[in-house]
Amino acid sequence: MGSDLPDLTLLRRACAPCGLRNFCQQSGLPFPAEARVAEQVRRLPRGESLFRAGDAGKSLFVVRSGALKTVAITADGAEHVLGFHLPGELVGLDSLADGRHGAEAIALADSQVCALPVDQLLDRGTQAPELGRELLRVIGGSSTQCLGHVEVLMRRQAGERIALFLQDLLERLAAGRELLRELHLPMSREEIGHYLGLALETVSRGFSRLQDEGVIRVAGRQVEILDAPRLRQLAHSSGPDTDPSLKRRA
Amino acid sequence: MGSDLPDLTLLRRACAPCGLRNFCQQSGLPFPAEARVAEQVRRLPRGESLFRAGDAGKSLFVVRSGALKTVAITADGAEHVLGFHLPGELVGLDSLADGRHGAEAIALADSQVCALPVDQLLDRGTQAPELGRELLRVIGGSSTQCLGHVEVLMRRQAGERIALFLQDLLERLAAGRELLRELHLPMSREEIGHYLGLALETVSRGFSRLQDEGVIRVAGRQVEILDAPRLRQLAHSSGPDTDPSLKRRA
DNA sequence: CGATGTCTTGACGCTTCTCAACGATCGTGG
DNA sequence: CCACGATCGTTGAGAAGCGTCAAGACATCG
Repeated sequence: MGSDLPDLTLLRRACAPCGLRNFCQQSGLPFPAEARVAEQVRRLPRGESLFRAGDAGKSLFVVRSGALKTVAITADGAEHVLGFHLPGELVGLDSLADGRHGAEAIALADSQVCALPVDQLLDRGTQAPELGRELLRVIGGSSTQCLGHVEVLMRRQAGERIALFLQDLLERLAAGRELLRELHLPMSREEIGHYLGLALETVSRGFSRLQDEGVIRVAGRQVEILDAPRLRQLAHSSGPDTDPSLKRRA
Repeated sequence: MGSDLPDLTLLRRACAPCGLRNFCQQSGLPFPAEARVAEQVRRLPRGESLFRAGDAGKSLFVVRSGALKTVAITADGAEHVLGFHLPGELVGLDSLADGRHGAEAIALADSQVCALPVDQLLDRGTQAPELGRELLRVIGGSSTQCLGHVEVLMRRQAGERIALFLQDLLERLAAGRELLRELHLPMSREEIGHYLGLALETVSRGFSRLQDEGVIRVAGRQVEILDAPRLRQLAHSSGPDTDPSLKRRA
């Protein structure tokens, strides 16, 4: 494998900003320091499935680059988008309960993922208590993310859901650093709608409305943030207070 | 503590049907076989909090009897019910990510919970690999439950959400055994509404409608299941097919 | 017995879903 | 190179569902 060397430098660059780097380092599995890293990395062209519903789930996956969605098909054939997964985030926890995936994971763009075999994680966790704690922390974080989804869905007004969706995306892409002023959405309006529980037309109208109000500038999937504080306000407070004349709760 | 003996027999009865019994046995912590069990059990009168948002979370909790709800207060003062927790189910995973609870857990009825200190769980997990796997399984299951909540919220029609809510409650109360024909809801219409993302009046109307259609008989919080197959159908297929003349998908 | 909390039911208005047409972009093939 | 179709996004009009406001029934508790 003479091509390992370029891969390693590539991976080192890719791991540096990864939110799960410490996790991977401690797990000792797919970090560049180890020679057999390349085996753990999987390339996923746009549209391809990482796993399907019903598949046996022996690994967790870390998104290294690109973006994925997890979808569940309901009995009546409707598609539910359960989550979007950005670089540095975990995919595949839905198989922890019974060893089988309950959803399908599909690449929204050309992506790379690291596979973390659960068995090896557990073995390492038995040897190193810190990894066990880190594992809990990471899994708990993913659970928290699911709760974030619930919070979005509980929002009544479509505009609030969309603002919260955008804000959440920005914060996750920033991963602690400064928020981006511009981003390219890896998913379609329909997929956003299936994630937010809205019709795709409503999503489109919501974006247009945010643009009319001068909060963002939108051209298809390209979104520019014009008024970040306002977006933050729309996302976290509840909607219809257009004026800064709100002052509830003592 | 001379009153330990009656407690132990009580606990043994309570643990027998518990879905987490194997988990607790392997963890070796709050199972009747140990003498100091009583310390791990906490009585919670109706309306009392098990923990509040912001509290440090050092334990997971197993519901032994009664019922809890976990709620989050949003920035605008609205109450979101994140989940209901029935006997044999886990509460408190929301603190795994950062060690602090993101929500408040409140007893809907007089309840008993077992505390499982995370530190001790991890220590035991380090010694016994099976426990580590079991821990992952249980946590994964709770994550799956959150996804179930998402599935409910994605349902457009109020009637579908309510049917799915009832069916889910029945299945969880049954815990693998035969479904009950009658149940007493531990939560109010308003709490159901805050869980389903509906107004309390809509919840009330939904129950009335199910009664008009002969699916259930409802008197306040007392619910009798008259047509279980129909309820199952309403919950899993999408709503408006009143006739059994549906046959989609090849 | 009155007060309070909970549940039910009605009427009305608004948000959003549905159906529909149109424009833009991109990849394909002539 | 351009025409063509397909996919995606936008926008409009109408209808249906749900939230809101309001009133009343019922049970519990002081």
